[in-house]
Amino acid sequence: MSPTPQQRRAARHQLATGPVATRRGPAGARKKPITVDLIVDTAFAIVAAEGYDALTMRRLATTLETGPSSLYAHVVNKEDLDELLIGRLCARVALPEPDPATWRDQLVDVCTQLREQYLRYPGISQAAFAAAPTNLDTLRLAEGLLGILLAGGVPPQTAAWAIDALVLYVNAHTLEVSLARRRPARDDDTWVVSRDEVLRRFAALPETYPHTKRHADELTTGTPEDRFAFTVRLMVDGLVGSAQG
Amino acid sequence: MSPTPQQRRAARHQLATGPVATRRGPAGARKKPITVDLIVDTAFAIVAAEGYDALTMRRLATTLETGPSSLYAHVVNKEDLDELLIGRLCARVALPEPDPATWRDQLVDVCTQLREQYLRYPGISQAAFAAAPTNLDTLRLAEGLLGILLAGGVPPQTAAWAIDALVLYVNAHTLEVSLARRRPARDDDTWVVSRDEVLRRFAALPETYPHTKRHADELTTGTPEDRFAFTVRLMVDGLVGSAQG
DNA sequence: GATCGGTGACGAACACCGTTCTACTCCGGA
DNA sequence: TCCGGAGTAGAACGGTGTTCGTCACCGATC
Repeated sequence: MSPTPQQRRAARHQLATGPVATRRGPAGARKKPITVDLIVDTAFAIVAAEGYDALTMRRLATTLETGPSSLYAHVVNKEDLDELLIGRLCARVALPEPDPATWRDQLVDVCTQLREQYLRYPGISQAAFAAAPTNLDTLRLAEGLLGILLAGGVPPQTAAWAIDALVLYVNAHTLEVSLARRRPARDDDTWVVSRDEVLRRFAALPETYPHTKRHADELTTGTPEDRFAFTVRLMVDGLVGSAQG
Repeated sequence: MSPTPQQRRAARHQLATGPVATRRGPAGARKKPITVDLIVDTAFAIVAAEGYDALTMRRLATTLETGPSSLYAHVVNKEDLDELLIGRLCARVALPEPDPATWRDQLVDVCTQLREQYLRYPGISQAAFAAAPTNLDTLRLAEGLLGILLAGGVPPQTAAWAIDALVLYVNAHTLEVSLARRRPARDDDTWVVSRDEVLRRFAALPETYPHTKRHADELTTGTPEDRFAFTVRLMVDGLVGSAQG
């Protein structure tokens, strides 16, 4: 059983897939035949170690000791690979049984898990922005969030749009954090390397920036985790007014 | 007076720039010498017409009737160009005089303006994710938002993190909208082209997606503007509890 | 006006990218 | 055993950002 990459992708979006062929073809000369799972696992390893930018078809193929064109027997294209990665990653998020008493904490928990997955693979969240809304793996996550929100008494329309907002924010936050962490690798001294340096530059701002100068401390304090927790809480707090429990 | 691109970039981040050289060099054979403003204006035109992905150094150079290497006399690299574009774009946002009575509407207004700028140049917001936090043009925007939040009685620490959240959300939202709008240009039928198609697929989901199936209508309704307004309001509502007025 | 050195313009080339096309080998079914 | 389909792999296509070297032009200085 070996569906083509196009068929696999169609199945993920509940489209007709056509007949599935039996495996045939060379792999005898290879110690390990290339499979889509092997490609995905290898891709994750590269991203985890070197960031999403390091993930190229050539890099992937080299790591697998083959040529880049061999990958196209298993994935439609790079974008398809992105979708596989994001889907796999979303599948790792454990969805709690919705509880009306703790729905807010449950929301925070799911978002935090997703954040952790994205940060484990630096930069990968940029692939999530292009994801189509009908992939079964990512829909599972949305389904879980929807269940939690409904259990909390949030009206369906509000819940639907809140999912959109939360997921987008997690994407954006993790992308920014990943890009900022990548920055110190550059030897260019233009960029910021420390909070002290930012404070120095804020202090040197002209008088047209009075608030920034006065509150430089607050503007520069807080870890990425602090900011993430703040924002998710902010959104959840904003939902409380519309919840009926 | 002609600072090098490296010097211009340093100035934007309040770093030492060194001596500025007098303009010298050929332009006699060209009807119009290349300047950084010309590069930026040309880049905006390309992005506005064809999206951010169409903006390559080669495309830009061809449009300017030169070779790509000529651009590097005026911009440090592509990333520098990104920064110039984002800075220019942020500079177009009109910042209101903070008003304690209408601070919430003012917040929504600034975010909406920024959204509009980003959507005018489809996909450009992805360049904003990599922006360093010390660019003077983008700091002006943060300064304006900070003024509004403080006028509304939001504590400085909350205000600082709220700016982070709002700006990130605007980036993410506009990027997603831009990518989704780009999708119909593809002739691949795997992707969604209409709400009806999404509804069809939601209806076809297995029983493990009960909430999604039941609330398919709410999940698929709402324009990008609706969703944007909802989320900004959600965050602003979340801030009300911490505001003292 | 002549000279000089710095700057801007530009082509060639580098090192990379995603993907397609073609040829070949291997596999499983008949 | 034969055949056709599937998988592997190299060559090549069309593209990317950037550097390097060369040349022409410009402005400051003498």
